Amino acid sequence: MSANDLNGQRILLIDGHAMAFRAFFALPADRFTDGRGQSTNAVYGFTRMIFTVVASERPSHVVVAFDLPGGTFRDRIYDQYKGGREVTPPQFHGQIGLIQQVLDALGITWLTVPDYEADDIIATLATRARAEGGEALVVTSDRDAIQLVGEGVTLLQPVKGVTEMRRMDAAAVLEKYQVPPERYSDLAALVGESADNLPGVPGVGPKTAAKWITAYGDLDGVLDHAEEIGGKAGAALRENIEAVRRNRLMNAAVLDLDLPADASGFALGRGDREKALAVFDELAFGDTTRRDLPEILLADGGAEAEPAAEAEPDLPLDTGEDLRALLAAAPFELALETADDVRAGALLGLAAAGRRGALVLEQLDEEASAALGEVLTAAERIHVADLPSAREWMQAQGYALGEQAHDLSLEAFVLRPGSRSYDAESLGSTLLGHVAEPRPRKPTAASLAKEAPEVRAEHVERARARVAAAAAMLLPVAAELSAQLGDAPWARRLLDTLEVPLQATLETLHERGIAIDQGTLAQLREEFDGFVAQARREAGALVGEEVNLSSPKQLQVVLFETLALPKTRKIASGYTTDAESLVDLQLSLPVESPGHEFLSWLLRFREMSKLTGYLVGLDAAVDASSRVHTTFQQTAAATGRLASTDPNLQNIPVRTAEGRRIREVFAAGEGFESLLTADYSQIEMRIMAHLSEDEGLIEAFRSGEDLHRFVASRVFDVAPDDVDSAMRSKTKAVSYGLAYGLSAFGLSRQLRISQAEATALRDGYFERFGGVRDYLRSSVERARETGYTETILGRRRYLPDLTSDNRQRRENAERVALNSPIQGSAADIIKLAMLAVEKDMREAGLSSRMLLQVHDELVIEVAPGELEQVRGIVVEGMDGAYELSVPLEVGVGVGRTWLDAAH
DNA sequence: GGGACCACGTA
DNA sequence: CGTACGTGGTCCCA
Repeated sequence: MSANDLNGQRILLIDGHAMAFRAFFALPADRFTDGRGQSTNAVYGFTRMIFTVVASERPSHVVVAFDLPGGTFRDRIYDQYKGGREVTPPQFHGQIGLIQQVLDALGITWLTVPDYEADDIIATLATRARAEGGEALVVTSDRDAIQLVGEGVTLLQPVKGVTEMRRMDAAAVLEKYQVPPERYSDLAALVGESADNLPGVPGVGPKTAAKWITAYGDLDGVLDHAEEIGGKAGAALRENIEAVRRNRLMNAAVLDLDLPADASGFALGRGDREKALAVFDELAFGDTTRRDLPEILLADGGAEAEPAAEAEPDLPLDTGEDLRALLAAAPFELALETADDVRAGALLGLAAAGRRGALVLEQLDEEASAALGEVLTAAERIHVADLPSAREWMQAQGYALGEQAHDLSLEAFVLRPGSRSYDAESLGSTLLGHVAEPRPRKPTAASLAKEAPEVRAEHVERARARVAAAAAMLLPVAAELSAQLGDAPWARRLLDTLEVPLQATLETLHERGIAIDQGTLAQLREEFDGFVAQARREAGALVGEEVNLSSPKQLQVVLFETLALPKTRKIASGYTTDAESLVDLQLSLPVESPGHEFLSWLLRFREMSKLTGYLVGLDAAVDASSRVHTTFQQTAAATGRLASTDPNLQNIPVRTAEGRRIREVFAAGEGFESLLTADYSQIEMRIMAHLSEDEGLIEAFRSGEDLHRFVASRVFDVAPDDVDSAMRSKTKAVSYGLAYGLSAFGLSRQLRISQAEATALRDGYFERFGGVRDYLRSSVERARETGYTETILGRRRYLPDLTSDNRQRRENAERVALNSPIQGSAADIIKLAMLAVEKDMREAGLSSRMLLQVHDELVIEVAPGELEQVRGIVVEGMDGAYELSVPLEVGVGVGRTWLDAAH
């Protein structure tokens, strides 16, 4: 774009403040934050608006105009100008600066002019565009811009949110206001503009004003003939002539600001992709934003992002020949990244010794495939982001990952748990500050089918480049992690003694799976389906109208409008329909009233469809040998706990009798005679006793008395035998509540007692168990000083929010700090137990095997004749896992199914 | 198809 | 205004 005027060009002129405000109110401020407490809703909405308008209007130039703080010449003319506006919401603060950062990264010019408003900048540039034979598109919600509309100037007014615009050309203005655009300011002067605190003539609206202007030509004509205008409106006009003249003076845009004369400074296509993606990252914008970044804005004009400036570009690693060349370079460290591409299928990204590339595994010939096998064997070390899934993936492709394979996510997790993900992209971003290309959208089957071969090939090439780049990035990631571990012996130890060996065990658990009794599953499913259908039918009959009981939104209409029941607790989308509230609501209604009945069936529907969901999920997950193979995620929970996915077997119902029946479906498999479950009794409270060294609590565990009864007898100062069930359950709630950072408010809500009573209960507890109070206090204080909490094995959790100025964030971090050492130490202990049990069973040469872990419970599949030996190993492994100052007690149950194995 | 929200199961 | 998770449904957007 060499031209420095706007002849034949199309310039987009955006009112920065007006649109930022619009975005702010269109999107919820508390749902868009950068993770550090800064709201980004206006920034996000503004960015989306830019993307949408740029993509749909294809301008050649863009300018965003901002107001400056501190007023303009208009305030000197009229000191009430824009008075009476609400104060800027605190969450809006800082967002203009962030928008300007986004604009800088996108290469979009933004302007301010001291003493003038954004409107004036826009008016000047629109006028210039028109004069130079160009076209201006003005984007603003400010009506003052209507006066600019005409030949070559079109207004885009947001109608809904910030991305939906209405085009206002001269005809549209005339149609809407009954005056041409150049007379609009005359009309506005008569009508007034409340947003600017410019009152007009009372009783005169747009209709009357338009009629007068049409009759007398323009505002001067109207004022000249003010005496002739009859009626109340005429009198009002005569009384307000000064205000009208003032309004007209105020709303006239300035058309001749001194702005840069060279329009090439406003041209599009100067954006920096890397910088923009980095800014989006900072703002915690998602993939959608990264993906939708319009190429037209960027300096590289849609070309692939340049590879990082390296002295020597990597050699290729894409063919059998390349693989052979790599072998010659031995010894070498290899990095590996896998992907399933919609077009190419299994893609393997590899990087080593100054080479990088990607293989389409289905296209490898025998020769290349053999070379790959050799490379995998020859590598000294193989760095992978997620070893268990990579190993399984490679296995499915016919390749083995051996002992040299090395998991990077585990290291990153131990060093800093709590990240959302530890995939290659995230590791690169957190450890190297690398900004990844956004992933392309998944194409639909239809678009895939009609894709031209060359287009398809191009997509495959991009996918290969992505996976190769990811693999290449893992090498410096591995180096960085290794360096960090060198400075963190506590993390090294935790990895070597616990997490790395455990990873192998977890892979084994995944392979084993657990047997499903499909007959029982089918039977139960049929039974539960019947209950669901019945509940749906009965509930439907009571309200008459079609209602989806699974839709909280539709339920709100039925409950609070159709049935006009009392409102429940407020939530973002209206009023909650959660079970707790519905039960409360039901208690307030007469038995057998329609509302009461409906709620009964609704709750029944919820309960049974939840249970059915488990059965459906299990059914979908069973393999050909009737087993389900959950995956234990080792880096999912910041406390160090495991998580179970696909399917989640750590949340199988147990609380209600009907729910428990789902456990009948899990059974000892063929060749085994029973399931054995072993769980720690009150492990978290034991850890609390250990960590707090509270003498009373330690005594409670050593006495052998029921814990909650013992504690209650102290708290209520009665003999253990005189502890009633209410005392016991209240004490129990306090005990567990303390480990979660429960407040007196929360306690009172949970126990449905007054806040005063809750406070008294907690105080009484602390009086008898002062060590617990001291421990809880000091552990938070210590975490605030060091920045992290620690478990018994030295596992850290960093909590920067402990020193936040934001009360909500700080108090939340304090609760996390209270809980993490307790929950995390329990996780450490059962992990140690898992290693011991797995090792001891193997060494004893048993066929019995560990299958599941449910936080404080292990599930073992017992082979015929091995029960007593297994029981011994499991109990010994669990209670000997770690020595606390109180004993670890283990309960054991045995049965054909998981239900029968309860104890 | 992706993401947000709601609801709810477990320790 | 009690910690830690994962899943499935609906709804809205693209």
